[in-house]
Amino acid sequence: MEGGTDVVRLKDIALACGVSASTVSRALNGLTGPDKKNSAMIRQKAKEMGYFPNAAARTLKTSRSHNIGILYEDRMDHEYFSLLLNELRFDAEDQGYDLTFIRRSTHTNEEGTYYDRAMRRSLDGVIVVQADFNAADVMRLVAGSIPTVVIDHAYEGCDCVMSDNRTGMEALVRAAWNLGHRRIAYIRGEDSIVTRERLAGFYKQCAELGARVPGEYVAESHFHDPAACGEAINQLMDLAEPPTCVLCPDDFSCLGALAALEKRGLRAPRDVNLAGYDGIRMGQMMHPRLATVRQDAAGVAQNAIELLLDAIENPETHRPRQITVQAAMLEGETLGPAKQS
Amino acid sequence: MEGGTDVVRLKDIALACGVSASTVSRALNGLTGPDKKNSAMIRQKAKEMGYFPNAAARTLKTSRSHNIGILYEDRMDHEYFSLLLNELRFDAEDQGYDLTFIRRSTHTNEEGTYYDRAMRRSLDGVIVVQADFNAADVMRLVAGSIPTVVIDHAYEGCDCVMSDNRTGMEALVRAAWNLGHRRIAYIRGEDSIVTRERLAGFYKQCAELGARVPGEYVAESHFHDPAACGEAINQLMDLAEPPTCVLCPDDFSCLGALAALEKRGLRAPRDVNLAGYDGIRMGQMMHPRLATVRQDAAGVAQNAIELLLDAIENPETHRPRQITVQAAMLEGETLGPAKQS
DNA sequence: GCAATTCCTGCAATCGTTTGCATTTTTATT
DNA sequence: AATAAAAATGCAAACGATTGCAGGAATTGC
Repeated sequence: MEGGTDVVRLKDIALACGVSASTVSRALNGLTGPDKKNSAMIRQKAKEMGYFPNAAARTLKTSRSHNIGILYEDRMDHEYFSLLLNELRFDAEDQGYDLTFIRRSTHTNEEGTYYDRAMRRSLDGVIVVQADFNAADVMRLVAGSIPTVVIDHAYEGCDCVMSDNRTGMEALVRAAWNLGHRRIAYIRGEDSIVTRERLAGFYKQCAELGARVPGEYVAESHFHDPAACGEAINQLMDLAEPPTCVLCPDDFSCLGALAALEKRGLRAPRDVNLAGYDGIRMGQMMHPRLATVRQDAAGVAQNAIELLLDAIENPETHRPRQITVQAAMLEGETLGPAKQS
Repeated sequence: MEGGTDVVRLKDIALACGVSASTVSRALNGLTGPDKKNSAMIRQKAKEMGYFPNAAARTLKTSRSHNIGILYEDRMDHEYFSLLLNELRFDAEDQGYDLTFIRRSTHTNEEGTYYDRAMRRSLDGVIVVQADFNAADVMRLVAGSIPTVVIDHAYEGCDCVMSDNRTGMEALVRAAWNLGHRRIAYIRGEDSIVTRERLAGFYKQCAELGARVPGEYVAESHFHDPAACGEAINQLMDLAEPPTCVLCPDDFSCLGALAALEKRGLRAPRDVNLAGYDGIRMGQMMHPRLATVRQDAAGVAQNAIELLLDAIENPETHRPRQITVQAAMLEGETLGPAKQS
C-alpha cells in the first residue's frame, strides 16, 4: 500500500533513464537544455518516480535556500500583525519561497546574532516584521549581506515598507474637526517611527486647521495596552477642559478607553468621542462601531515581498527603496458630531 | 568596521588551530571527546572566529534539520490559532527547533504533496494546526514517515492534542441550566471532530439535566462567521418557542449574533442569553462581557511540542498518544439568570 | 623498560546536488 | 564525403559538514 518509503534521488532517475545524473539535473532545471525529446522523457520519468530535489543538498551547493526568514520578537497577539504575517506567507509561497521564523534571542546568546542564525540557515532574505529596532542585534542583521526588508521602521539605505501613518492620522483629525470638534486629544503609543509619524500628522493637521493643542492633550501610553489607554483617558477627562474627542493608539487600546469611560459613567459618542487605529474586524462589529484607520496589511505585505524578491533575484540592479502604503479612514459611531458646549 | 563578511567554515578553524576538520567537529559536538584542554582551546577559537555550522551541510549529512513544519492551510485570522502558533513557536525555539510553514497546495500541484514538501526540506517533524483533515494530501502526511502531531483532530494511531471540547460545552450547558434556563439552543460550526465533541457534550449534559432539546434548537452555521451566526440566531428567535439561551460556535461568531439581535431590538442578556467559545480577549473587554470557554492554547501547544519532540528524539520508544487539554469556563454578563416566562 | 591497552587524531568517504571542462555525438557547411 | 561548428552528455570536483576506520601517541601494568 505504501508507495515505497525510500526517497528518489537524482541518480535513481539517471539509472532508470540510462543517462548520467548531471544530464538529469540539466533536464530538470532546463538551463542548457539536453535534446528536447530526451529532456521530456527524463522529466516524465522524474515525475513518475516522484522525484523532488533535496533542499539541503541544493542549498549547500547553490547557497540559495528559497527560504525567507521572518523576524518577529514578541508574541503576535495582534490582528494587524497576524494579517500581515498571513499575507507575507501567501505572497512568498506564491513565488516559491517558504517562510521560517528566525529563532529569537535567548539569555545565553550561544547561538549568535540574528544575522548568524540567518546565515546558518542560508536564508535568501529576511523580513523584519516586529523587533526592537534599536537593538544591536537587529541593526547587525540589517547591515549584513542578506537582503532585508523592514516593516514599519525606516533604516537609512535599507528597504522599508511603512503604512502611511501620517496621512492616516491627518484624516482622523480632519474628520473630527469637520464634525465640529475643537478639543482633540491624542494618546500616543511608545516611541517609534510609527508614533512619530502619527504625532507629526496630528500636530500638522491641528495646526493647519487652527486647533489649539494644549500640552496635556498629547498623552503617553502603549500600543495594545487597554489598561494603560484607560488610565490615559481618565487623566484626559480629569482635565479642567477635557477634550471632546480622543484618538487612541490603536483599536484594541481603544476598547480599554471605552471600558474606563464606562466605569465613570461616560459613553461614546454621547459624552466623548473616540477613534482607534488599525481597522480590526472586531472594532467594526461592535456597537458603537469604532471610527478608525484601516491599515492595508495586504498592501504592505505585497510590497515587502516584491522588494525582497527584487533584492534577492536582481542583486546587481536593486536599489533600496522606502515604500509607503496608503491607509483608509473608516468612519464609525464612536466619532460623531461635537455637542455644543 | 565590518567584522569580516566571509563565513567561517570548519576547516578555517582547523587551520587556525593546526588540527584537522574532523577534530574540530568532534570537539564542537563533544561526542567522543578530544583531549580536554585541546577541546577547550578549539571551542574557544571557534567562538572567537564566530563559527556557526552550516545548516544545509549538516542536514544533508545527518538528515536532521532541526526544523519543524507547520501545516496551516487557511489564513490565520483567528485569535485562538494565532495564540497557538505563538506558543508552538516559543516552545519549539526553546528546544532548539525552528518553525517553517509548509507551503500550501497550489492549483498546479507541481510541488507534490505536503509529505513531499516536508521530505524535501528534511523536516524533523510536522504539526498540523489547521487543515482539511479529510484531504488525501493531509492523510498522506500523517501516514508518512515524518513524526506528526495533529491539533484538534484525531487520527487513528497518530499523536493528537485536543482541547477538551466536550466538557467545555457541558460546563456551558450546566451554567445555563443553573441560571434557570430551560430552553437552550446550540449553533454549531461546520462538521469536524471539534463540533462533534461539543455536540456530544451538549446533548449529554442536556439529557442528564433533563432539558428538552427540540430538533430546531441545534442550528448549523460555521466557525468564525459572524454573519452566518447572525442568520442562525434570527431563525432561532423566529421559532414559536424561542430559546432563552443560545450557545454560539465561537466568540467571534457570537458578535455576529449580538449584532443580529440588536437589529431586531433585542439585547443580551436582557432579552436572550448568549455564550461563545474560545475566550478571546476582546470578548472579555466588551460590554456585556462574553460568557465563554477559554481554550488553553498554551497547554495545547506545550503538549504538542512535547509529543513531537519525543517522537523525533526517541523514535524507538515513542508510542502515539492522544492528549486532551482542559478548558475553563468563563462566566460573563451575556449569560445571566433566566427571566420568568 | 617493554608490551598491552587506551585515547586521540587524521584520512577519506559520504550526504544529493550543481557545474566547469572534456569528450562524444550530431548537425551544418562546402 | 570530409571537415568545421554546434549541441549533448559524462566525469569529477565541489559545497560544508559528519563519521568509520586505522595509525600514532600517550598511558598503564608488570
